[in-house]
Amino acid sequence: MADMTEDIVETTERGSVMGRGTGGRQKLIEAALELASTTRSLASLGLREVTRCAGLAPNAFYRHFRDFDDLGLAAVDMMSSGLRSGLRERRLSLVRARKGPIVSADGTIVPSGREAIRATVGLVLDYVTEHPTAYVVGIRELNGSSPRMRAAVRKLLDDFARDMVEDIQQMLDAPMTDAVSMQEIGRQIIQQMTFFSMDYLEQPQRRDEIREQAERFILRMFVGEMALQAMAAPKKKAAGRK
Amino acid sequence: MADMTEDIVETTERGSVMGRGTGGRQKLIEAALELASTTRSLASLGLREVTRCAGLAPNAFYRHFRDFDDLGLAAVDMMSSGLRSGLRERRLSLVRARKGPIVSADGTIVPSGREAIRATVGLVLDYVTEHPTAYVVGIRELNGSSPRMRAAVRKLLDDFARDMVEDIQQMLDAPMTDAVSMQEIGRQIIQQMTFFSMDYLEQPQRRDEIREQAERFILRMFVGEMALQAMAAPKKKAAGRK
DNA sequence: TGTACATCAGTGAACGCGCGTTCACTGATGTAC
DNA sequence: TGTACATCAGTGAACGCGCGTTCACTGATGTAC
Repeated sequence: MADMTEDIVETTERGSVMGRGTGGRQKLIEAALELASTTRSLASLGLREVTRCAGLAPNAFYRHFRDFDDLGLAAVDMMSSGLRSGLRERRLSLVRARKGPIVSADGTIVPSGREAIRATVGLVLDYVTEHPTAYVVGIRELNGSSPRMRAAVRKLLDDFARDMVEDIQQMLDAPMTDAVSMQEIGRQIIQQMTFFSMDYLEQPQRRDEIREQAERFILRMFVGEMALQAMAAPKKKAAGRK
Repeated sequence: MADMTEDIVETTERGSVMGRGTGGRQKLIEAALELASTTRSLASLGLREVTRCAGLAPNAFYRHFRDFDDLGLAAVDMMSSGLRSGLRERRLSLVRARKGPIVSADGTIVPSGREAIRATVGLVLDYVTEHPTAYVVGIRELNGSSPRMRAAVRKLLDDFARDMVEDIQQMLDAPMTDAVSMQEIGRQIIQQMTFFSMDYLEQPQRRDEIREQAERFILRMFVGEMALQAMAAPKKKAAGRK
């Protein structure tokens, strides 16, 4: 499990910090993530437990962090840049590959739109499967004990949503709906994906089914939004008040 | 906060057990829920911490539970019957009050359908606001540390979904879609409601907005499903393979 | 109805242990002159 | 280029404390005869 986080860590290491010391800060974060992912929540970890796992003396902890909240926030920071850029990068190849609507003007699904959704869902689920440690801990802290931690993870999810919406807009010729609604839908999709991806990790034998469920969910959201738009637009004209 | 759980507890107390002792078991569960809701996750609580809060000697814990997992499962059990029957009861008055479709055959929303959704959302959010302790702890354990605990909370959410779907079916003249899809949609709505209700509890100033978002979400799901059904049905006829 | 016994929820005292935190110290790396 | 000093990441030893758990005990309630 430890190796799962390593690549994320590497891309996050700021060169300016490295070179001095042996990277005990990273070791502590890694240790905390590993312990939390396999056993319990970050809040229930012990200082000695983490330093022991990192191969350091207990008091070395204070060289890098004031307390456990501090370490938690640093961990989210680290995950943030790693996960976000990783996902984004993969999605870019998708965006470049296709362009066009997902749901056509008459409300039916464009086949290539269905394909785009399938590819996006696959991309997220694959990414989660490759980085389960960071992911599981993040989700766990989403409703966890520390308010600061919760806020940080929620912001991260919102950033994911923003990224995704931006990419989707680039794939479309014309906007599917107004920007505010699109953002709202994006956030709801990302939130629902937390359930899908936890299921996906925990129940490997049901993966195909979960994948399809996720695809249907997104489709339902998009088609539903289009239908609602279609319903609202003519009404406005008919009952247009001055 | 302690009083928030009391009514749930009372309805759950089995008369056969009461009368002997002073209900130390209930006191321990209440204490654990209260501590967990205001501070941390169940897993991070200490035995002495809980017994102290319950006004008992530390070793009294072992009279009722083998370990902390044991207490957690008992707590979920308790919440389960309380929350479920509470929600169900309120929803029944809704079901009796209205009957008819939510989305009509041509895909537009029936006004009274919109009203039913509004009422249902309000009902859930109000209930959550009245019982935040049990609710917050439950959500926290949803992705928490103990696998047994997670399974129990997930089952509880699934039960909620089943209840809701059953009630919705009763409100409709004709089924909106097949039973399997309906169950899937119900589960997704309940899952999304965990996000909405946590936001609702944490951000009192945004409550109206959150309420409307939840309503829109459900509407989008229903309308989307109807549109998908409409899309699939004629296609089958036109391209009927036989 | 009374008596003897079993069960049950609770207690106080005591145990050894691992915890978080502090202290003064070390040696390596970076920086100023 | 050399030298003096500052900074930084790490260490070992020690502290007092609260933890989970055990033990033998108590008194109230339920049960058999």
